[in-house]
Amino acid sequence: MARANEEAAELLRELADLLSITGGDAFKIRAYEKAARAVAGHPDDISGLDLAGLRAIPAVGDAIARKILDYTRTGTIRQVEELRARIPAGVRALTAIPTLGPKKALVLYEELGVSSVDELEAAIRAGRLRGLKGFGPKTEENILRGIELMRGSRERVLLDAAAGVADEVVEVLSALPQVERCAHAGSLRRMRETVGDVDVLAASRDPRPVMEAFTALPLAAEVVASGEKKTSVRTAKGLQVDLRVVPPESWGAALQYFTGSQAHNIRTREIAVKAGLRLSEYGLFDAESDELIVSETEEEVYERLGLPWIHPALREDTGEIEAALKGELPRLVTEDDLRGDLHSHTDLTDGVASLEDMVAAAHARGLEYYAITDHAPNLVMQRMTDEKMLAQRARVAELQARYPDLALLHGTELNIDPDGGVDWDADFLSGFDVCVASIHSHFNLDRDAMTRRLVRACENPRVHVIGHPTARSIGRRPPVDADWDEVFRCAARTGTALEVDSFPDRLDLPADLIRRARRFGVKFAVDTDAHSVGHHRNIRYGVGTAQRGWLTPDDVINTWPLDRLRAFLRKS
DNA sequence: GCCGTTTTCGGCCCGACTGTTTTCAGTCG
Repeated sequence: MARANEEAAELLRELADLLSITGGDAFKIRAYEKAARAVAGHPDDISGLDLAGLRAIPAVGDAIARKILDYTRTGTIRQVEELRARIPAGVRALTAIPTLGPKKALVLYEELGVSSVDELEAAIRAGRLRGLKGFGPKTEENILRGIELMRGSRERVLLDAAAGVADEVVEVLSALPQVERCAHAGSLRRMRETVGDVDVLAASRDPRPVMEAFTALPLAAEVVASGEKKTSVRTAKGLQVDLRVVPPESWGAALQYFTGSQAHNIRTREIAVKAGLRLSEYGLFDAESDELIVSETEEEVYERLGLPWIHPALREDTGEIEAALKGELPRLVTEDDLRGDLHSHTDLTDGVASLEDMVAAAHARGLEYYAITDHAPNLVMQRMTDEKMLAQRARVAELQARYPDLALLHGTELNIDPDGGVDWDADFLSGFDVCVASIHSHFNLDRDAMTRRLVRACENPRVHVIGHPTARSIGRRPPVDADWDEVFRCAARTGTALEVDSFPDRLDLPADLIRRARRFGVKFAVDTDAHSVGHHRNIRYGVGTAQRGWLTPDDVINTWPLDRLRAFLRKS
């Protein structure tokens, strides 16, 4: 992804933050935030754009286009530098403390000279906030707690952790007699790769017992806020869970609203305003008469706004509104579309389940074909040998007789060495039905070397799928650095699929790169990379990531019938 | 600062909760 876009977007975000601290015009601040999102999500590298090209980006006008040019020429934006000189970076950092926003941060800086989180903590403990206007004892307490939470590296959690909490809450609340409907919303419903807060929505005419059941849940270690309509708790691990209770007739509008994203909601509400309507979590209303128009289902809400229903995975204001208005929304791939899985492991290498159990699990998923792809010898710790691999192939062939409706493919997951070569010679490789090739080491090559490495792997006629292409580990290891456009061009040209790995800490390719790669005509394989029977369930996260990348069934080779897949694997 | 088949000026999404405040500002999503 164009690094310049991300850097420019970050500078615009910083500009917005600094202006909000210095009390800048709120609409101007919003304009910068909006432009930052647009730049970050823009498909073209902004460093190659001139003034007119920049202005063609939605939400970027003349002033911001010039600021971006300032960045591409000098590496920074002059106004940002000027504001940095006035507002120390530590003051902006204060706003990262929950419950402490720009206004309070500025007061703390101007009145007490506080310009870092550490200084703030010391000031509170020294009693220096006493008597400061707007800062009562509760505020002090909340700030201290906020600092503690932040230091406890309370970060966004992985999808599976959030889904586990959400599933539990929804299950318990759904069983209450007062609850008519209950579901999770928020970034989890949108399948963002990490989740900051879990949002749960319930429809009920009698909210009080619902709120009480919620705060009484064993996972609710602490009640953060509680009201008639909204209650928030925090789990022992620090994950916040918000419950909103709405009247049943508001369900659709509420689900739409609480699913977000915020940027998407702003767009839908703008469309409402322009149509003389008002959209809130309670429904779509006539702005004049306040008369309720629709609210029961999301479909009705979108329809009345002149839009088709938009899949939650697309709701990021990165072009889905425009596509919807033009009737050009993609028909997104779903779990039901998947006929096969092309990446899995057994206890022959680092999997924990037997070949028989993994195949049985694939069969239980209703798959039509399933590839076993254990690790290859160059990942030395896996102790793979030619003999072991050939013996496994024989066992797969035997097992096939027991599964007439599940085609078993014998494959392997090769290691892409630093030069782009892989395990085994072409002759041995030709014995596999499918070869996934992945980076498992030497993550720090420079961009040119990494690009050459991936390109050479794609050019190998025996390599069908590049496994977890960026090799990132969310929260632990950054993606490798490569010229992804170059890699995508090569993958498309050579007929090499890129994997969407469903592991919650991988989700690799990430959605933004998927969307970009698709523009080059790249094909994808949405796989579990399962190392155990339970890992098969992770497929929903891979599918969610593919959906966030706007993939259709035709983009995904393992939705294809087996004969079409086999033709693709010939790479001719 | 952006944007416009009603506009080049005057709008810009909307509501809940908290805390400190006697009527509302700040924060959050």
